Amino acid sequence: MSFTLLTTDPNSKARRGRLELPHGVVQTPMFMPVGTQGSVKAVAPRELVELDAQIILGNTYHLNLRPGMDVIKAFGSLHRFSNWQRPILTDSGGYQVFSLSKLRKITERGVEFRSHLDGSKMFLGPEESMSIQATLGSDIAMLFDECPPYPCDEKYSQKSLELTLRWAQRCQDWIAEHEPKTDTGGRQLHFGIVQGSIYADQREACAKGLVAMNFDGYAIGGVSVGEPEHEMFRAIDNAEPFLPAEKPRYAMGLGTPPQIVEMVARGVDLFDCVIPTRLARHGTAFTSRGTINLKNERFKVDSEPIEPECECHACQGFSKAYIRHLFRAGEILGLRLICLHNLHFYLNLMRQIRAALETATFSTFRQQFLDRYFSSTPTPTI
RNA sequence: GGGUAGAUACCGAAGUGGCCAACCGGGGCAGACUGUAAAUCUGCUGUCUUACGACUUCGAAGGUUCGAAUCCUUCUCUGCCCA
Repeated sequence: MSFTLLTTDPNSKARRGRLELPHGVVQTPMFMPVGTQGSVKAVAPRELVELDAQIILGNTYHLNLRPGMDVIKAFGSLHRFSNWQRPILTDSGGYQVFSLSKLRKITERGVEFRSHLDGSKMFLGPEESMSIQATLGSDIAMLFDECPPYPCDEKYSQKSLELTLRWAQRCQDWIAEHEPKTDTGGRQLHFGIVQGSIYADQREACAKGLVAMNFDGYAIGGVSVGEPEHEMFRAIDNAEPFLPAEKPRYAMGLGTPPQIVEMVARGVDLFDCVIPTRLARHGTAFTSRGTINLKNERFKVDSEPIEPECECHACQGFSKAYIRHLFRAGEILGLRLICLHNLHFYLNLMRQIRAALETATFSTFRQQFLDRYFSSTPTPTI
């Protein structure tokens, strides 16, 4: 199991790599569809394979709540339970510290959650999170962190990052003792998460602290929590120089297509984001010229597919007008078609990025992609 | 023909003298969404106006009243019951 840097871009920090995991190889830069509850919402594993999704996410907090680890243990792994044979990355529950902030209490030992389902108590600390992720048998487990909100004052961010570092050490101790394996017998990889909000010195300190513990990869967290885009890029810029080149870097929860292109240029290898699937379920499709809301009246009799040159299933004969009709009628096929389209858009974007890196044309691609995406009507809102 | 219940905005449906341009659903229109409490949420939805505000509305026409969707009279239409 290893990460191989294949090529680097001469004009940016972009990297083309290859990540070998117990359940298969991930070509980087790569986008990872989010399957929080053991399912990429509305999309079947076979469809994900057809889209060439090489790795998907699962979530510690949500899967521990339901179905629960007794069920996963009965099946042996999340892979076997969900009928997904390719790699899985599990998030530690750290993001729920942010997103469910009204339902939890943080202490040195960990985080006490009140279940969003029935109000019952659930405790998640570094050891619990690592243990659950070991049970899930993910290829990559994320360390348990505190994801602070935006804005976050300097003092709180500093305290938070120190807690995240102490938790990282406890995660590592747990890993050293238990040596978690996946259902293939391969070693589970572990990624540390750099916090530090918008503070450059804190990002540096956190990155250095984690690198000293020598994890398999490093993520930049505490982004996509409501901060303006320039702060998001700054967070990457502030952390990236202190991450080892020979390990994969992962920008957590990001981003829009232009943001992904920009972050690849800043040296990031892995991405995940709910945007393509969530927006799809809400009627918004990605195109090379920005997003369009298929529920809009202007598509009432539009006989064209979402994107004529697109090769996804939804663009083979389904008109925008028909998909609009499906949404208005509450037919789930509409949302499924856009899910397939949006995931194809994202994964195809990553393919194009990788191809550009292989042919040393990334900077041209970057410029052309952004120009086109922001070029015309409709104005992209995201 | 007799009796009875009703007629409110695109639809359904509250309101039964001033707090009503009129609750609430649905529909319609638009927006938001970034390690998913999200097939969700928010706003608008008589006309004019960016707004303040002005104007015209509650089957029709008259009337009572300082004031009417709300009370009275007549008419029109609809449901139900009886002949």
